[in-house]
Amino acid sequence: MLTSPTADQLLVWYDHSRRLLPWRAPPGQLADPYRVWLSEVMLQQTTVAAVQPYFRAFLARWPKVEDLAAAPVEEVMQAWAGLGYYARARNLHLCAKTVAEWRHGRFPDDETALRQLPGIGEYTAAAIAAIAFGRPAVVMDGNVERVMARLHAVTEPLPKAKPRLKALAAALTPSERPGDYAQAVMDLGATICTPKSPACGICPWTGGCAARAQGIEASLPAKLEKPERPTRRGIAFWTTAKDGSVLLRRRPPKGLLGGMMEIPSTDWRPEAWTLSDARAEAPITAEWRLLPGVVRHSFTHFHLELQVAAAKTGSGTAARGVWCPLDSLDGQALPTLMRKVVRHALAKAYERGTL
DNA sequence: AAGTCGTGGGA
DNA sequence: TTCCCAAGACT
Repeated sequence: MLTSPTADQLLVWYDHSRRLLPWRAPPGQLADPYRVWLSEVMLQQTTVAAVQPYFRAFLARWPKVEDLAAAPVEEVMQAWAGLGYYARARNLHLCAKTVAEWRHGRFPDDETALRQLPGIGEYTAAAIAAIAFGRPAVVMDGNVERVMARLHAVTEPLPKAKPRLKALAAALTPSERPGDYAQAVMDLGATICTPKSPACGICPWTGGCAARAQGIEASLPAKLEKPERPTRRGIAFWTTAKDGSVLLRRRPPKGLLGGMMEIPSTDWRPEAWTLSDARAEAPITAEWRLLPGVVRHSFTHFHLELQVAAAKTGSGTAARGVWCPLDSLDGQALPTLMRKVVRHALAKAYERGTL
């Protein structure tokens, strides 16, 4: 016998199983909009575990939105390094400046106005409106999509099913405690109604779950299959000067790893490179030696295999890029891929005694 | 309106 | 090893 799920059932569960997270307010209170916004942007396509240390670091360094707005964008990019999706960092800073300059540091309290700010899309606008301002906004993220698809046994694949799922979510969203409800559904999806092997035995909505009744919960939500990821290849140029500095370069502001620093490299293409092919793309003329091994890294839509060519040059040699002392690499806005290249180069070059 | 955009952890 | 995917936004 299938019962009808209610928001109250979920809120009762949330009140005693609620996770303590640094951006959450005590029960019954509204959270600080700045913290909600900062956490929600960081949480876009990113796990709670990965976000926590970054959230704490940002909040300690920039306690208010005006502080973040006053920071140089380069410092924000550096602080974001490692978290991924770097357009978020640039938009975060832009949004902070907008709110500080045009709104006296106050975030808008409705979805429509929030949606106008850079880096705030449909989901984030609803989340801030509900969690920070107590508005009954319909919050639709991957968790809610999954929970609704199962609760109502929606077998139509995503993303086509999204409008239906949103209508179903809207019908359940309460006018009381909408912020707690939004976080409750997401917590349910993150801890019980998980993508694989959901824990239906302890789910507050198990009695009203149509997919559970049919035994198809694990197969929902259906998704269109993704194209396989191709592999691209390149050669990175590890250039050290006699004074112990390394040649870096800033990537273009848009696109992959936009605005971040990099070890200069060839184009990334499907075909393998030979060192003689690659020389024409080197940032400087030098005696390149190919280091053994390869750096592997996977992005959302392709795999990358980078070999590393190393060379030593005289200091002050003309080159495109910036020379960075080895001991200050940590302070650079180097994404994880480039830190892998650095680690590889240091290990291999040290083994060969060529550093 | 599909494609683009990172990373790390778990199965 | 390989794949999936996590509180999506932007173009």
